[in-house]
Amino acid sequence: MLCGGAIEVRKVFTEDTVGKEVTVRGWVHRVFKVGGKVFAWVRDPTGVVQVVFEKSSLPEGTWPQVKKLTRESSLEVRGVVREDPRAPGGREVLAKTLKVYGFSPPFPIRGKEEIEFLLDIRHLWLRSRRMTAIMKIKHTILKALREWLLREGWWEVTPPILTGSAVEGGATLFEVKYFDKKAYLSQSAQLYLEVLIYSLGKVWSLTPSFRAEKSRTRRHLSEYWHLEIEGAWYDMEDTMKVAEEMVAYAVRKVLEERREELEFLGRDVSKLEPALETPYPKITYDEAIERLKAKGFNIEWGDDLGADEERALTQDFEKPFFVTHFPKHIKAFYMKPDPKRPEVVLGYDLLAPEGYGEIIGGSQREDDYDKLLQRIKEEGLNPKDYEWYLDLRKYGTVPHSGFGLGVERLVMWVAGLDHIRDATPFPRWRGRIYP
RNA sequence: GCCGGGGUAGCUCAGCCGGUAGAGCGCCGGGCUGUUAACCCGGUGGUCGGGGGUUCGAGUCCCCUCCCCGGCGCCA
Repeated sequence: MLCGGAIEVRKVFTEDTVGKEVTVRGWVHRVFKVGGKVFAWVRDPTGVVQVVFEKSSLPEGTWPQVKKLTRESSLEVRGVVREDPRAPGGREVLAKTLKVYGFSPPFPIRGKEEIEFLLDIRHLWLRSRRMTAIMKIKHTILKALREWLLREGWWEVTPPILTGSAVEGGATLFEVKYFDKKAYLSQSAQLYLEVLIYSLGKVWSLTPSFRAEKSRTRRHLSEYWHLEIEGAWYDMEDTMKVAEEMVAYAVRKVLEERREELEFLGRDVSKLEPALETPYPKITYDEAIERLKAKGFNIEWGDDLGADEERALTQDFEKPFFVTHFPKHIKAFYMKPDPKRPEVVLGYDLLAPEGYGEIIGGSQREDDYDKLLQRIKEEGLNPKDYEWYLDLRKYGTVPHSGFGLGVERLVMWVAGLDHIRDATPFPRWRGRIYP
């Protein structure tokens, strides 16, 4: 029972309501006016039910309001549930009373609008069944990721969003005014998480991250939700295990709890099922290059993997897989070189299949003071900005590793979306900041 | 930043070799007692993204500019 004595629309169908009086509330999803009857499909967060209005069943004075009902008008109806094969879902509500909360002017979305228009009225588009399904899936993914981490004993911490310096390079930072100084919106909590492992051991955070890249791809947002973990005494392999177990758990939860939404989105769930099984395959960067050469790519050892290359690699796997041991020069300064092969780092990406590509990037961190300082200098960064970070290697350094997961990337793959913007209600990229 | 596509009615689009704009849907009015993207009849609807130029005349040709979409690089 909802507040005010109403029931969820779904319950009209799932509970023993036939012949009984119920109150439903929601928005008019569609309305048909036929002769002396009006059919309104009423939508709430749980479903859609057909409400039938007949003049003879309604109190004096209500009929003119019924005639004025429009799409997206909000209302409350008390009526009797009855079975009728002509009603969607086999049941409908014959209205006895109507309370209109707000009439709606003509709703601008009817189903064949262009993306540009839809993005401008995103605040209305979010009412669609498609966006609702995606947001429910995202909810379940976030819940599952949290559940897994809490169950495994990871501490949730709260790193800052306003930061004084870059994590990796300065070109992609959003600059903000900070009193009489400059500050930046965080693009990763990693450095702060590294601080916190010295007291808590295993930590994680879920925060927005910001990238000012002028990206124009279907896999980039300027603002996205970033799940990051960092563990003391975790080596690269240890965090890869965390990554695959956590992802597998999230996929399992979505398959258990969001079946209906996946179906509505047309997602082929058989493509997700292989991801339930861990461990995930692992290939080295060297092997990736070999595979790509065999596929006819013009690529040499030392080149970074581009979008086409990544997509081609995902064709070889039916579940997420790791690519490990990248050349040092294409990765961030904080990654620890492989002691056995100093030209590569102890870093990895987790790529989702079906062309989706990278959803996680992780590494073991450089834990030696001198080597880290040298890498900072090599990158042209100012060691002064990283003094506190370098201190971590001075005061009782410890081997440690971690990764960052792009929540919207994970949602995109699980839900089978063709653009990351739909994995978040109010996407920000390039110039888009409205609504 | 680079490459490609686009901006005409509220929406989706058409508009030829330059002659001051059309359709469908929506909306409004009327009709219809079971609609499922309802249907039928009538009506309504435009600074053709912005600026400049060529021309007797520009949605159409030329120049500049703004915005949007797709792709690349970068990344999660």
